Amino acid sequence: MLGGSLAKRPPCALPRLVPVIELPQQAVPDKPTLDGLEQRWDAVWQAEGIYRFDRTAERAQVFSVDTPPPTVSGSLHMGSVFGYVQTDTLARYQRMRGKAVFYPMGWDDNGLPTERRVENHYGVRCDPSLVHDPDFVPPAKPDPKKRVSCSRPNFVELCLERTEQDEKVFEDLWRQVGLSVDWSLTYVTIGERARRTSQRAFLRNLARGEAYATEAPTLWDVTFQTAVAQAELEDREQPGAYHRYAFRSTAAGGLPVSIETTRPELLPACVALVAHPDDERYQSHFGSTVVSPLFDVEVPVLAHELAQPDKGSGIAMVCTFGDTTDVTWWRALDLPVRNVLERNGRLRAEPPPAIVSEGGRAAYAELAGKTVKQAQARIVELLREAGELDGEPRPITHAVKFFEKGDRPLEVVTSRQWYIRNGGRDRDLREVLLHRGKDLDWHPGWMQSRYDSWVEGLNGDWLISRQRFFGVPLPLWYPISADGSIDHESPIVPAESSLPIDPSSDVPPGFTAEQRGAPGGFVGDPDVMDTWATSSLTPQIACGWEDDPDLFSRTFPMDVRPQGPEIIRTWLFSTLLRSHFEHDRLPWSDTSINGWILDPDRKKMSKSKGNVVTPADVLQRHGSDAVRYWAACARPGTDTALDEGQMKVGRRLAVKLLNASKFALTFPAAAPGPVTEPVDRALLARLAAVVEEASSAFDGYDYARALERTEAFFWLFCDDYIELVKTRAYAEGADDSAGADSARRALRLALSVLLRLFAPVLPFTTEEVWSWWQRGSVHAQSWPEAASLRESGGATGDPALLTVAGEVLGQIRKAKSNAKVSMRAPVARLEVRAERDRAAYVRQVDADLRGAGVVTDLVVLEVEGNEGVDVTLA
RNA sequence: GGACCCAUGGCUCAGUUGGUAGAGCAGCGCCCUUACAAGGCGAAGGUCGGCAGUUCGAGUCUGUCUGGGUCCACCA
Repeated sequence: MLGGSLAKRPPCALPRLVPVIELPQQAVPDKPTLDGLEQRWDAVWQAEGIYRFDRTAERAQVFSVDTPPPTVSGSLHMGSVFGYVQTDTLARYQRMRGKAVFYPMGWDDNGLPTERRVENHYGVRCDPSLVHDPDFVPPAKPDPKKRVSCSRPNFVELCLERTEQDEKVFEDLWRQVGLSVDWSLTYVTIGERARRTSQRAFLRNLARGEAYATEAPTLWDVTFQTAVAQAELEDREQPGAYHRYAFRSTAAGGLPVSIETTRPELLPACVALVAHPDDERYQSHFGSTVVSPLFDVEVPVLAHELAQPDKGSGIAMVCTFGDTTDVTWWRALDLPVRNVLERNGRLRAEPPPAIVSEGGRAAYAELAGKTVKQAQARIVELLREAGELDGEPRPITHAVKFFEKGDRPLEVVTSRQWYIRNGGRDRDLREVLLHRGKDLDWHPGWMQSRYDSWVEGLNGDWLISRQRFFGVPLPLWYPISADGSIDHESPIVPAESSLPIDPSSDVPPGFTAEQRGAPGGFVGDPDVMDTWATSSLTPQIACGWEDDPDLFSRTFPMDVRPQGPEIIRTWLFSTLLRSHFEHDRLPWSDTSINGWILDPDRKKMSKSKGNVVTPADVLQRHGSDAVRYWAACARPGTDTALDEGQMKVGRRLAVKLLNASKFALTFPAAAPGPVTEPVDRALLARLAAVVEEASSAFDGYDYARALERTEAFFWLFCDDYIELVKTRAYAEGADDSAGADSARRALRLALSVLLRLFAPVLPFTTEEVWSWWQRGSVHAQSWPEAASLRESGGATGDPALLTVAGEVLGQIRKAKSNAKVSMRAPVARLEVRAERDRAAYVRQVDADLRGAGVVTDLVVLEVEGNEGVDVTLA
């Protein structure tokens, strides 16, 4: 079995050597600015390869990210930026922890969205019956009403051309946002490697019996004319109506049976009536037959516990096929097939053979060729004219299944399709997959319930074949018998070494091209695979499964799958399934699920409302770090409002970081030595605690908490600490150079730590400041350690000292504010009253407080029962 | 029908083993202070959706109800 690297992981991993990279160093600017940082530092990072994956790192030293490949159709939206930034903060943290971060980007350019986009953009339509035209050029002016037909190879060429342009735009945006992706690892889901991986995995599924083909009723989109999978469904509330009419009993003296249906047009496809076995109203009918109105077809009345007595008249008309319940009954009760629907959504020309009466055939002729909607209108008229309609149709609203990308209700048609087993028909497999889900570490944990309910609700295997053009072809051919019939039971498979193949142009081993379509020859499978059949293999594609065993052993199974909650049922589940089959293990140890972006009025963002804010606009207005700040403030998995106010806060933070850093660096660096002043040591002690909190938050994938703690400390650092020590740090009085040195050492040490703590969220600002006074990239530095910080601080300070000093400072400000004087207004005498412990603290900070408050004399009075500090200015 | 998340000052949100609520934004007042005026400082503002429990004590645990959001199932 492949991928045993984790089990063989050495018990104690050696620290990874991080190369020292020289970056351009610059002086502290007079007027620091955020403008232009994105372009400047992105260029440097790319040139220096700051985020390049170290291929020599052992698995234990690697942190590998199964980045979601964004669908390359149109533009990225704020929701993408939101989730990707959150993941990037985690990647940056791990990199600073010394991990070799494997962080590729993929583009999902495979599938329907691209097809649709290309059709619209170029004004073309794919016609698979055409041969490749090497000179084909799309119309200069696309006409949406008159699309030009082109061959499948030509169409695919256009798809590739279009997506290449889109991918460039996407990469530029991601780089502007500062994703620390290794762009040399980029893959595309329609690329050769992805197709090879996808086809190889499918062939192995086939060989092991995990993939199979069968002719069965499937959900069918009549617009796209393709089968769709359970995972691609969504319910939509639609207006409908109950139509009531009766079937005549064939028993002597038997009573008619009234049914109510929303699909009267399927009456000619009726194969049975079904009621609940306990329903007393129909006891006498069970086992008997009835005859349909208009069509005179005799159908049985049967019992099944799925029938609901309280719905309609309590007895259902089973047709082939009105919905998935019909399919269930049809299977369970072994009913015949009477198809009336074509794949294009119209009723077929010929009536089902069961309709034999002259009247029945005449009635059907009225419906033939009509769309479902037209047929329904006509049959209601026919029923009414025949006096069969019992009352008028009763309007209702009910949920109807749609393909999530479609705009007409799904129909059920019988067709031959490929499936991959997923536990939908196999209780044991389902249990195994549920256990796999439990072994995965979910962030946040409650997201696992979505996975569980999906797996528990599976009602069929995974339908992977699609009757489309732009996708990974099923790598199969079928033999053609001497009589010209296709033998679907004995597919011809290619050798793995020949992958990827396109069966519509490649020839199977042992055949010649001339034999295509001929008796005794072969025919290629015309279908492509569902886009998820390829996307479910992103770990294998990105990590180089079979193609690059060395890389694979260093990166797989991956560490984390970040993704949105809406694709747990598709992407997460199917990836887990494929890995289970192929590697008998989880594809990653952890998954982090991000939340939704909501409008300011708390509705999910949607394009149709016209309130979409584009990432480019927002980044332009606020700057990348500000937008990242907004994304990183949102708790993992929590839905968040799109709040530009929060971005302004982020921008203010970044500007403050520039200014505070600039100020701290105006003091010359002191010679190496201890931090001696109590308030300086108190600051470092506090900072050490912040480092511990931020580290454990990041370890638990909680970037938001790490940021919150760091930010809170930073404002205290600016508002209280810097204010307190700046007078001393200036060292205007030469008599206290030791105090100045202590402050200068603490300032630089704290700044160094703060920049590293902020680096995952504010990569541009921190890099800018780092370049003013340090060598290399801040993003290649090691994450701060609380222990070494405490050692550097010379001793463990007392954090309470800083709290008390801050309180006094606050009281001084309050008094000055109340007196409506400037904060720089001099104070001749300051009286501080506090109980003994606090008074002792105040005395230790006496000089700093006088400096910060511009106070000449500070008098400390010990008083009893004072919970805080009181000050009086004179 | 089953499940999950959310409900804290006007707005956006913190509140990690239960001990009588915090921040930012907006509004208000002050300060053009030698890091920062697209800034700084300060004051004010909520009893934590309702009800009932557990507890000496609950925003923080239990039950229930209400109102949002979401997932799954059903959909004759």
